[in-house]
Parts: sequence; C-alpha cells; structure tokens
Amino acid sequence: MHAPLDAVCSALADPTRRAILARLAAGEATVNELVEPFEISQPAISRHLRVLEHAGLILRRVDGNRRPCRLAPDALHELDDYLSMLKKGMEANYARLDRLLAKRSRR
Amino acid sequence: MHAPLDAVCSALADPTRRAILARLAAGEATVNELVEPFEISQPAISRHLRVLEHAGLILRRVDGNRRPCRLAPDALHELDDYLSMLKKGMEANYARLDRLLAKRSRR
DNA sequence: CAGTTATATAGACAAATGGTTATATTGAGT
DNA sequence: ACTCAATATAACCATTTGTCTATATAACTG
Repeated sequence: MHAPLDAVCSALADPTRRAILARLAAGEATVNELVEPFEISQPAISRHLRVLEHAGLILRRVDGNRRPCRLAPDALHELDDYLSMLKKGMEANYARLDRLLAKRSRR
Repeated sequence: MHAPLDAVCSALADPTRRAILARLAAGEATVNELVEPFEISQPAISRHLRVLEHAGLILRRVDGNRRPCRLAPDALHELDDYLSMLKKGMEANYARLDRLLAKRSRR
C-alpha cells in the first residue's frame, strides 16, 4: 500500500482527479456516480480512476456489475513526510531571516 | 502568496522540482548551485524554477548577477487543507468499515 | 436467451510537458 | 571598453497526457 511519491503527486496534479478524491471523501461511489458531476465521458473517468488506483490513492471492490471506489487509507504518508521536510526548511529560512534582521538592527 | 492548488500540485508532480525544493529546504541556493546536482541543462532548471515560482513555492531575490532562490513560507496551506479533508474522509471510511464489521460480528 | 446496464479497453488526436541547443541579457572584473 | 559568469529566453522536438468515439466484456433483468 506504499504509495510512491511520484505517482501520488502526478495523480493529484489533475483537477478532475482531485475532485474525484474529494467526492470519495464523502464515501464510496460507483464509477457512474463519479461520472455524473463532470462534463467528461465515462471512459475518461475510468482512466482517471486507474491513475488514482495505481497511485495507491483509491481502492476498488467488486459488487456484481459495479466497481465501487473508496479512498485508500494511509495513501498520503510519503507525501506527508516530504511536505513536513519542506515545512521544516521553510521555518529554518524564517529563522535565518530573523537572525539576519537582528544582526542588522543591532548596528 | 496563497498558492493555487492546481499550480502547486502540478509543480510537485515533477521529481526534479521536488528535488529542487528539497535542496532549498537546506537553505537558499543560486541557479547554478541548483543545476550542479542534476544531469540536465541550466535552461531546464531555469524553467523548473519559473514553474515553482509561479506556483508560489519559491521566492527569488536579486543579488548582482545571481538570483538566489528560497522556499516561500505559507506556500502549502491550500494543499494542507485539501489533504486534511482527504484524511478526514479516509478516517470516516474506516469508521464506516468498523461499524459494518461490528454489525456483522454481532449476529 | 435477449436486452440493458456498468465498466473497461482501443485507437486517434490535440495540447501540454520536459528536454535540448543556440542566443540574448546583464552584472562583475580587468 | 572587453570579457567572463550567471541567468533567461527562443525555437524546436519527442513524449506524455487528457480527451473523445467506438467497441468489448461481463453481469443483471425480464
């Protein structure tokens, strides 16, 4: 279930896919239910779902005719780690700037 | 300053750009310093930097000949909000599953 | 079994992306 | 003023991406 950072970020890069995930945050949905809100064709949605599945962001089950999708738990850990690292760097930049300003105002 | 989610996610989708950000988490760097670690040309890096800047992920200052880059603080708020929303949905899915399992085991 | 529904796959195509080389720009050093 | 160093821009090219239509597959429904 380890979602490779690269696949996750690429998957999130498309607004339709982000909207699909947002919809799934409200609970499981079938492919057709996911098609409805959008102006694009069913095959396009199916391809987006395949991308999301390969990125480890969603899971699918088989229910007769349907393939309901839901969010995959733990899909965001690797991304979280990366973003935390960035945030640390941002804070460190702040700290450096603070020191610089302090030094300047001291003279 | 508030980075549009779409630009941020697209920017993060490229591994070279993520590596650039990781380097910048260690502190400011000039364009040439950012070129060195990679096997790609300077113009390619310059383009990546432009993408990152437009996404609001980095800031640049003018220092004579150089354009040092650093991480932009607060660039990730919108993304954080989106990801928090997804995580809530994931937890809710868990909760739903728990209830389902509880119901099953009860009979 | 026949028809309909849900979804996936294939093939085509336009647009976006990421890379290259060549060149322009601008500041620094002599 | 001349040259070098740092960076940006332009023009071009190959690959990837997102979309479509048409069709295939498979499961329900009568």
